[in-house]
Amino acid sequence: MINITLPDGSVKQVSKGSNALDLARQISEGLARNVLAAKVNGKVIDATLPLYEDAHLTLLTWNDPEGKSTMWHSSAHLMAEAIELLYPGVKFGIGPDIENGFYYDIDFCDYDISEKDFSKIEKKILELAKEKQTYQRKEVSKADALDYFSKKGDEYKLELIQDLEDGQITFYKSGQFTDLCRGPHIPNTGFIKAVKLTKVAGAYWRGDENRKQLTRIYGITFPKKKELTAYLEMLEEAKKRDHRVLGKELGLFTFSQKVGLGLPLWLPRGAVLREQLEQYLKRVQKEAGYEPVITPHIGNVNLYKTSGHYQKYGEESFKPIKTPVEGEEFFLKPMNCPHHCEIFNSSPHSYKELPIRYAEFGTVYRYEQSGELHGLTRVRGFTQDDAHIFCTPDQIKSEFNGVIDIVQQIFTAFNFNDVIIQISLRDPQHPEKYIGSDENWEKAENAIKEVAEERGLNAIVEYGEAAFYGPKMDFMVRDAIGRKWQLGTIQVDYNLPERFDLTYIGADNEKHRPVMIHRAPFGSMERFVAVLIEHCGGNFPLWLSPDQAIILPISEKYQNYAEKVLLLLKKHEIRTVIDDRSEKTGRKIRDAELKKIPYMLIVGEKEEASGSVSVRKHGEGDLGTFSIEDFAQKINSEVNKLINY
RNA sequence: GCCAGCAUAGCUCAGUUGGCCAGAGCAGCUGAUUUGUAAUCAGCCGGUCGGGGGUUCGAAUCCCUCUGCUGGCUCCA
Repeated sequence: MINITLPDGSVKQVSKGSNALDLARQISEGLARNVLAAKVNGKVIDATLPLYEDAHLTLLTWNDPEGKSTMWHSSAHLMAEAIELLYPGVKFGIGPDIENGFYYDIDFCDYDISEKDFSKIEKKILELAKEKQTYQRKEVSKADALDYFSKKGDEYKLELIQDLEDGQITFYKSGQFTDLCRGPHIPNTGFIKAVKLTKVAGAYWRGDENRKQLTRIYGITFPKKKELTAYLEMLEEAKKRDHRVLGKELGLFTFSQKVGLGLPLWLPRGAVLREQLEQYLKRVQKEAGYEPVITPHIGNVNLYKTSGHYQKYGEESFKPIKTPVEGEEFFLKPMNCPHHCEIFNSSPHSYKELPIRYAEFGTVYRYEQSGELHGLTRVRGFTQDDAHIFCTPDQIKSEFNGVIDIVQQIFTAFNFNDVIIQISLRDPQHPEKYIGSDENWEKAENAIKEVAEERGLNAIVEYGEAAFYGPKMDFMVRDAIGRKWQLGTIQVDYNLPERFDLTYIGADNEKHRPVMIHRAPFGSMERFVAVLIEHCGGNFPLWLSPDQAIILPISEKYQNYAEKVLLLLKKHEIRTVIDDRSEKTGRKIRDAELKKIPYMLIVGEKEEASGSVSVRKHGEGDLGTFSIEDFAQKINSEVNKLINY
């Protein structure tokens, strides 16, 4: 007998050679029916793999992330089996599970594949799933593995096997499909009750654009049909919230072929929204000791030679523009830091002045490949809520703290309650990849780690993800329907101060090198607005809404009164409009609801007589009658509460 | 840039296998209506069917090409 310790600390005894499934049956048949895999001593394995020693064991079901991954990975195999049956002779690359489902990269040789073929493949998958095929694990020697796939004529698998160590190679066979695979897998295909192939895309073999492009088919599976339905509903919801759709509907921004790819045009209502964001951040930054600076949209090529960006990115940038007479070259600025360095350099600095914080809503231009452009989240011209902090190495920690304060304040203000923080540090194996002294790196990395710890931030630490010039902290948020977005970033930089020969005079009367911190809490205005639109589904918080209130006169007779109300509300800086069309009230309300205007003010005979407005809140309904003054107070206090001064 | 799909009025979409002056709803304009918490009625305007080339007696429809959009891949200061 062996002792198996479960997560709750209880110990079960099972006979040697039993597997996780046997153990589950000991607990309950119902549990056993749901076990997808098992985690043994921290490693996920097949639930059917025999156990020979005492171990800590967790049974994994659909409710565990690892259970889902296992199921999806097994689904990739099942899809491959279905495809092989339907299209004999195709060759397989890799087929992993991903965050939402799985994919398989397949060389379809002479077959043409498009989304039209999905339903056929889905049908086949479900058919095979019903057979409850088991996934049989088999250890094979490298020679046998090579032999199998050379007979099959699958050069991709052969290439993968070449890189593997003999003795560590396993095959999994389900139904008629055998695949090179390290596992683990679900007990049998019967768990897969619903499948949806989601997209087809080209993907280079091993991500290398010089190699053959395979066809990647994405899919997702579920243990219950109902879950697939819910997933499809979520996708529908995401579609409705798509910032490109809402941006058009709400008149926020547009694109023009004539202006150019990836160059957003902000419409008046979008500009109001963006201006609110900028004003808000400017106020927060002013309080935090930032000084605004303004720099031009272009910079001499020498600026980027000094910064090093020319060498690194010159080829992938918009080509430089030239002065007509001298032939001097200028780049559209791809970032603001070099300009800010020169501002710092424009006068000598004492240690007493540090930290110096230059902030600018700087518009930058980057050449993105045409296929990469996407709404406002991926553009060629965008405005960063940029700032650069010049400080001493000892000040890094407190500056980091200050920036995190701002970031958190912002996330709270916008109701992003689920924030994921990633700290990116050096790869300890390859110190040569980074510039700057070990001592400085350690100081900065420790500062970041300490700050995270002291603040109790739930941060993921990733080694080897740092930029070559310094460690960084990135902020991701989860939106209202669970999608992850990368927003703000804080980066420590030892490189640019060196390249621009930035100095300050220390207390010892000697020159010292300052450290630079790049930071952008929103990331870019474009991206942030896009994420915000999708997060709130276009129902902006009152303080950001382009129109905060709309006055709906019952008929033309109350037009004068409506204008009087408008004037009063404008005096209170409430963004208000009037719907003076000759329409019925129901129609005006409907249109205002569709435009997602937070407050509708209905005015007719009663209201005019008593100097009041009848208030209807977007999405909620009638709130009753308020005097104009009371309504203005209500709005303003609501706005103040939302921005949380 | 690469793979796949798509492109019909400002927007959302019809337009069977190529065949009369290319349709609808919404929006817009004009008029009537003067309206009380999610769509008042009528009329009008609006399109070289993304651009170019080809096949055909005849092309929105078939072929080629370019442009743009969508979903991926690759890259991202």
